[in-house]
Amino acid sequence: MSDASMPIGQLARSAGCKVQTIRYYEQVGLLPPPARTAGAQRRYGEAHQQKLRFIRHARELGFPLPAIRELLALSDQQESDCAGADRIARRQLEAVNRRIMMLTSLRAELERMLAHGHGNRIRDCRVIATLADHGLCSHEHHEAAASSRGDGCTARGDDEAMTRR
Amino acid sequence: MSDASMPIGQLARSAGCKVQTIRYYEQVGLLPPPARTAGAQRRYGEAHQQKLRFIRHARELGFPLPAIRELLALSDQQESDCAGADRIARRQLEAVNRRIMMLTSLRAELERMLAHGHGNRIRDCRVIATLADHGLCSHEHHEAAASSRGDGCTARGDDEAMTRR
DNA sequence: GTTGAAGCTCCAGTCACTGGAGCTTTTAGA
DNA sequence: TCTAAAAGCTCCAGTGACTGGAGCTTCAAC
Repeated sequence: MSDASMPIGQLARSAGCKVQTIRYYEQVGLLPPPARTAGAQRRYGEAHQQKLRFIRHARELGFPLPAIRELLALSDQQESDCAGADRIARRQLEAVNRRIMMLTSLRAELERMLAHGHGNRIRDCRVIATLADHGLCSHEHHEAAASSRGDGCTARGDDEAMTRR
Repeated sequence: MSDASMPIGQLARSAGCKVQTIRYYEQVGLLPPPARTAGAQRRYGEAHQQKLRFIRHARELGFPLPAIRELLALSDQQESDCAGADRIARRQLEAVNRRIMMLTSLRAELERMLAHGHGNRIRDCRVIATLADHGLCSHEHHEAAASSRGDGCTARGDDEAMTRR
């Protein structure tokens, strides 16, 4: 399974990500370039596997790549101070909290929009009316959903909600 | 203020967005091309202002542009059925709910990471250890933060959390 | 030796904007 | 009427974190 020379596909499966993602991490300097076979194929060992798992876990927690870069650098300096890592995690926690608050108020308004009985013609549709007139929604949710930052922001399709008509 | 020929900057201020954003909406067909002066500058009227406000409000609620396109088309057909708009809003509500659940479990793990007392050397740091070993976090939050889809995904900087080191 | 899976590089696309270069038009004041 | 600053214009490139494809080569099992 994990002797010292795993091909990229196997590493990808073991980390639960795509082959291209690994090559991308190498390209942007998150993963060090691995050894290559005579035919120039990548071969990975334990160290790479651990590093990749670290990265993927951090991504699942919403850390952006620059933060992960910092965390990786810190984890390589076993003797240095822990405060940096704490600070990064704390910032991320704040970002997550902000995001939850925004989404919660968005949910409230979406629910209000949907809760109102409606005629079955567009002209009486509460959803359309609410969107057209900000005054109809109870209050501010300005600058809400559109500002992510500090959470992952990919356009993958684990669920197909929206986008396709 | 809003006679029949507002320049783009004024429209942008009135909608709380950037000039470029308006031109972008026109480019992708969300806003119809406005009248132009002899010198080819855009001039907007009431109808544009309303449509732009509709778009911005929907964006704040996290609707992606393709969904907004649909909603705009619906709102132009005053006599047609309301079910479409309801369905779109309901999908968006589901997406928001999924997102909240994910973020809530992420928050829990970040809090656990931070709550543990830690030595002040990296080698004893709980944050780093947790990231390195998925087994240390109580359980699954797979496919969590990284999958947005259905909420806005911009990289604007209303807050500077993360990204800068 | 053959074949099919998996690998390679390079490039373009995603989403919803944002920023800049290098120009022209408008508008207010002198 | 002239001037200067502000605002407009078009076109293009960049953001984050991947993802997908074309067109090729290498590997591993039979």
